[in-house]
Amino acid sequence: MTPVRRRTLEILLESHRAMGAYDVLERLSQDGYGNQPPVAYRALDFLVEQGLAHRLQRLNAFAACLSPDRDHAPAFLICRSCDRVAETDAPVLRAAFRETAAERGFKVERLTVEAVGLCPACGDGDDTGADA
Amino acid sequence: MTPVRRRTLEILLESHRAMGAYDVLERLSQDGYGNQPPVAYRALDFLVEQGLAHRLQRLNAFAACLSPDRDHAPAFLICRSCDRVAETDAPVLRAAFRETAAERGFKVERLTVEAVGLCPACGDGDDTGADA
DNA sequence: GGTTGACCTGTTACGTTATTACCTCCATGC
DNA sequence: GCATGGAGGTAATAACGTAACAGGTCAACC
Ligand SMILES: [Zn+2]
Ligand SMILES: [Zn+2]
Ligand SMILES: [Zn+2]
Ligand SMILES: [Zn+2]
Repeated sequence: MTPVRRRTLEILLESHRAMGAYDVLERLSQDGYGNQPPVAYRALDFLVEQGLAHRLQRLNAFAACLSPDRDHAPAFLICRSCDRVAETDAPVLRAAFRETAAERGFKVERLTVEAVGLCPACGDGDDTGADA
Repeated sequence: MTPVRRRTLEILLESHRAMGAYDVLERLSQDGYGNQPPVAYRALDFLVEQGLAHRLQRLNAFAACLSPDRDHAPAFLICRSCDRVAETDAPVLRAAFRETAAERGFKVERLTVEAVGLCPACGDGDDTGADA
């Protein structure tokens, strides 16, 4: 864990939401680090490899892992209204899927499970979202 | 269903694999249709909305649906070696996930399930893949 | 001490993917 | 005729991502 990487993780943690690589990069450069894309992508890729952050395919974005300590099988709930992302663990689901795939001869190495919908705050009778 | 949209679907069907929007666009323009990105993206978005095609988030690509007739809950098996994509139905998985999400107050509207790994052809003792 | 090699960071330049904005055409309904 | 709205064409640009190279640090090894 180096300064850039640590700072990158802090940025993700502070934001409490998914951030694009370029958003992270802007913060990093404000803090005196490099201002070119590879700086952010390298740090983010490292964090993802280490299980300290996750990549959200549907958003082209990254978010800090909420339980980096334990080995887990994350699934994501992405609110289309307020853009907030909830990380949840779905080990049973993943095991089941892995098995289904195995029946077809497919070896699953990485599994992406991402749901888009409405979070509790945004789904309770209003569609506008709580952007805060 | 209009000419561009129909042709777009044909292109996806003919290729038997996932295609990037720009690949589709190139074929469309060869056939005398527009050669600017929105032409392809609009047609592809339409097909996805209608359930005639799917979008593969991990590949930034699109593929024709293999069973567009029935309402289904697709999951994808993406081979990292030969890039082939298999579409499979996972209704149980999705129902279970929907329920898990509901417990947390989240309303799932769209669910992405994509696995990356090795297909039967590429996993049987070799890692090189059958690119054909 | 000097050299080597691994690893990290910075930068240039570029490639790929996706969207915004604006315009034309044409079918529909009045 | 004339609005209306969907569809497609085009230009321009935004957003996302990577390859390739240059320098710097540090520990290992001779
Ligand atoms: Zn996590
Ligand atoms: Zn919300
Ligand atoms: Zn399908
Ligand atoms: Zn394969």
